Amino acid sequence: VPSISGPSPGRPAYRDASGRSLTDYPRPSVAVDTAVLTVAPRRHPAPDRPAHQLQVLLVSRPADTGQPAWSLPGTFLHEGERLAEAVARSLAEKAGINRGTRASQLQVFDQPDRDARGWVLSVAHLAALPHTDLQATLTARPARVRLARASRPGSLPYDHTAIVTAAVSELRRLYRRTPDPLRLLGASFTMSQLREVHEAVHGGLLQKDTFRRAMEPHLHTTDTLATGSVGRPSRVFSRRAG
Amino acid sequence: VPSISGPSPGRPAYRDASGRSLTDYPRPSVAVDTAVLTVAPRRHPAPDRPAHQLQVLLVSRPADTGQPAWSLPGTFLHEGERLAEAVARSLAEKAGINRGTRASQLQVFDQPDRDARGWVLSVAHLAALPHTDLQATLTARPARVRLARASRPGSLPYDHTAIVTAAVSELRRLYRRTPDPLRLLGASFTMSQLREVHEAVHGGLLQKDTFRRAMEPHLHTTDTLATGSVGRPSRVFSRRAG
DNA sequence: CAAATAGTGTCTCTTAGACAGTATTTG
DNA sequence: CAAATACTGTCTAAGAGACACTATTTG
Repeated sequence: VPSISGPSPGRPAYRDASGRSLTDYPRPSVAVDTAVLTVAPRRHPAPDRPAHQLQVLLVSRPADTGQPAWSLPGTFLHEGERLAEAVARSLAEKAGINRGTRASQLQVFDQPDRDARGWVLSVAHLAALPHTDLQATLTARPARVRLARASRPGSLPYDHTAIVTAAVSELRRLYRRTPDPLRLLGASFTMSQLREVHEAVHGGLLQKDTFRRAMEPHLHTTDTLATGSVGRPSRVFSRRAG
Repeated sequence: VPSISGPSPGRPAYRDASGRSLTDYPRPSVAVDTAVLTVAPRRHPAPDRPAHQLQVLLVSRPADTGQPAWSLPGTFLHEGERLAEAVARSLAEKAGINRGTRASQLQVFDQPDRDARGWVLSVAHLAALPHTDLQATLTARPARVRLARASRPGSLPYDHTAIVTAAVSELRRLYRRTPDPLRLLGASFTMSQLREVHEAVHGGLLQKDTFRRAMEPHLHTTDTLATGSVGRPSRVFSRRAG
């Protein structure tokens, strides 16, 4: 029984049906591009609109590319690197985000001519971060990092607009029945804070009582009451089994 | 304004933050692997189990790879090729399936050591085919193509078992509310035929009347009645807007 | 007619959605 | 106390699920 536990350079190269070995094929560059979504307060609040809004993180591009000036943070996959690692590296390099952010895969974009520089596949990712976690970055590098409305991110290069659209759809799917699964809020929160986040994700107002009854079974009720605001103090909830 | 409409060899190579150009990076091979699912009659029918069963198409592998003898059909992505084209090509080459089968992306498998031959990313896909469409292939190349239970496909190389599991989950999600979205049945069918397919996908029996009431609004009712069987003849339905 | 399959009437239980009430704080 | 916010009782409509009944064929 031949045992193969890793790359074995001395072994004859595997050949496929057309007689070509693995290394004979031209290979694409593989990139990761990440839509980092966050929830930020609206500039002009209205009573019939959610008080918060979904926003997406953009980074500035080199001036000579002939492309729009802002794009999603991305990078090329390095040898031996996992996609999730490349996402974390791109967020650290391009936007100074160093906390362990979990990104989930959305979809591979594979149009051969999507990048004028050559044959590049892009694996689109979704990540979510609390607005407070982005404040340091936004003030430290205002010319290199900014936020845009996720619903109208403006002109973006490649297929980045489609990536943002896919990210928002996936986020809405994830938030439909589960309380803040991507942890846009901290460990504990009031029902109003949770509803504000879900309203921003949903893009519309949600019924107060219906929302509470849908979410309460999935939350741990603490004995703590919130303080410092007008009105009856709200109860503080935390995540189940977390 | 510089205009860039395609690869421009004369243009200086784009350089990233670390000063490396696109071509300086080692690039992975990119493969596609497809779980082709079908619905086949059970060998040993029982009254408390669905009469049909989800099965997955396997192809035989070269003997010298030190891997299990059967795997999902896959291939390497060729230069300038779309992922969907590579899937169609792999199904034609490995299993003789030449009809236009739509495959949907599942996820990218990116463990650097997943393939002993080198650095290979695999984009997993899901396709579905009527059992009748596979009959010709199965009889023409019995030693190179076979079907296995999707719930227990046996020993498969790489992460192909995980791909089958992901494919079944996605199929169940797609079939939850929509009548036969991947067209495992022909253009028209009776409610019983539709329910049998959905029971096979679901992996359990479904309530007759509840199922009908869930599906009927999404179907076009024809005037035709099925014939040739015992009992009251069943009405024939067809897909909406198709 | 018996057996087999197709299709429907109707009941119950659950849930979404909404309104309007009560409870508890600030100033 | 007025205003503001948190929370709950309860009604209604829609839907899931299940049972049992009717309908129409073959042999």
